Amino acid sequence: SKFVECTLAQQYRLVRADGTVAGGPMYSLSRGLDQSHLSDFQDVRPMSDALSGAPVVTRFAPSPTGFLHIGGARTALFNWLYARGRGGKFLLRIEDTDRERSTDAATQAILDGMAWMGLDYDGDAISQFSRVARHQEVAEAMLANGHAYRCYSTQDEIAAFREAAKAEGRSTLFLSPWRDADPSRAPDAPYAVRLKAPRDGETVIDDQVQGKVTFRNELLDDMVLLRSDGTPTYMLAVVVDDHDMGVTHVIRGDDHLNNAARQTQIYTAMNWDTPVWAHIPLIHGMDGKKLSKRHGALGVEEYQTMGYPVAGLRNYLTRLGWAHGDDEVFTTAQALDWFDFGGMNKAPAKFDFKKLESICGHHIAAGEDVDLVTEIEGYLAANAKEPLAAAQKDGLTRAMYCLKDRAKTLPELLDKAHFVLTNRPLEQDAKAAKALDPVSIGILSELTPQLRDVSWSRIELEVAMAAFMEPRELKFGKLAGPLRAALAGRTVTPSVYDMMLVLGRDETLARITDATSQGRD
RNA sequence: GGUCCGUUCGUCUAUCGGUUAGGACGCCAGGUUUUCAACCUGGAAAGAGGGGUUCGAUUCCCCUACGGACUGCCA
Repeated sequence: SKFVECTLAQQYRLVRADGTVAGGPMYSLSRGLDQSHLSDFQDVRPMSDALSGAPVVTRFAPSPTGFLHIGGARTALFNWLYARGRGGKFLLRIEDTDRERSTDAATQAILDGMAWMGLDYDGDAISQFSRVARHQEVAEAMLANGHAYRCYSTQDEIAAFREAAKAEGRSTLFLSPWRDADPSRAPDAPYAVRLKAPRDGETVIDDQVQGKVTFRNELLDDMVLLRSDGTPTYMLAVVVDDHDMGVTHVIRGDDHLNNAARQTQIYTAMNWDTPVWAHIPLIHGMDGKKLSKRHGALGVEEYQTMGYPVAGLRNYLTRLGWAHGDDEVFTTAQALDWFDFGGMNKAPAKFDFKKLESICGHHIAAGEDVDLVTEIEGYLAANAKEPLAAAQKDGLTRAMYCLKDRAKTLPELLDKAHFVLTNRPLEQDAKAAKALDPVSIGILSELTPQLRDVSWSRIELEVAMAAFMEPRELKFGKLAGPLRAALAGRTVTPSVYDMMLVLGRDETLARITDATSQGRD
């Protein structure tokens, strides 16, 4: 696509012609910005112009070390909701700087998870690793402007320092002897670049969720920016990337609240504007402990495998730690409209499958028949089950009206749809076989001819049934059991009238005939 | 240990100084019914503890208790 280069003060970034922030090619900026570079582009506009239509930019920045777990999905969801609800941009950055633990499979799992959740992002996913040159460049800039220094202390020296500090009961925060050392005395040895953090005063985080949080600077150490092997640390990388990507709102788990203070020091050192912070509470398990696998900290794809409809999961996750008055069940459009930090809670929330199911039940009931069928196909695929045949898909769609307000999950829906998914001759389960006793078979045999000429509508069927039962002094319950068995091969089914209507006259009569003749054999 | 954050029914939450503290999930009891559900009605169920401030605190402040995060040349 076509890109426009924009500059503003000391900031520069790539913005598409339509005003959206570009993703992929960001790393090219690490080469610096000069006139020859600029000439490659068609026009140059101030960034404020380019972004005027889209003031909000959020991002989701997972590290690809595993699947996209439910907590991460919720963080992504909140970022998405906040940006999309305001016509802003939602970006994705893969924090793959830890080469040991990052895998392509994990990246793919994150992408798949977000796709399933319906969380679309602008531009391309950015690889943090691809931007190391830019991170190093910023570290150099900080060295040059006096906000960072080269630290030659070895790991052993640092460990010894900490031990001594601990023994003496002092703070174990490392105080590097190189902070104020004369650079000419520097040895020819590997060094780490550390931030020359302010020793006094305080750093204040004005958080949208947590409020004003104050940290005394003496408690924040001179964090490492560049490791002795020249690679950037997470602290440096996030700040540089968020800044370069034009992120205006950092929405993330509150386990990062402390980090916000340290990151603020980097923003300050570079004379960059800090983003708006919003540190949201984490999800806990039912026992109040941090979420683990047994609590539902599964990959989002597990939820698809379990058969929760996405709309329900999205609704549930949005409602976890956030509220809009007493609204419990809402659409994504409403969430987009309502979502704000004001409704955010500060305490961690516990994951409750029962409530998830209940919310999902409402979404299934409100879903469009064809959409539900599509979602069921996804569920089947996720479970590596046989896909629906064309006729099954058709039958399922026709049956949906009488199934959807009775199911809470997709497998439940599928189970209730059993009657329309199986083919003749039906397999009878034990209870159904028992229901087809000789007396019942006799009744069904008599019923068959009566149904042959009925106009196939619910009302006409009810009339015909009543006419059949009355002279025989039969109660409907007596007739319904055998009919269920004949029509579905089961005793637990949707309403018999609904089944007859969905199946149609021919199939209904054929199934009843199957059952009666089977009984005679 | 230090710093920071948190604490309303079992769970998710409403309340933004004055309410019989509301709703939802779950649970219990009825009802409806054509099986299972769904649905309808009703019920039990909460401000961690202690001090202040105030005419009045769930709400504002402090202390304690309990939980959590951070305290790395991990992210």
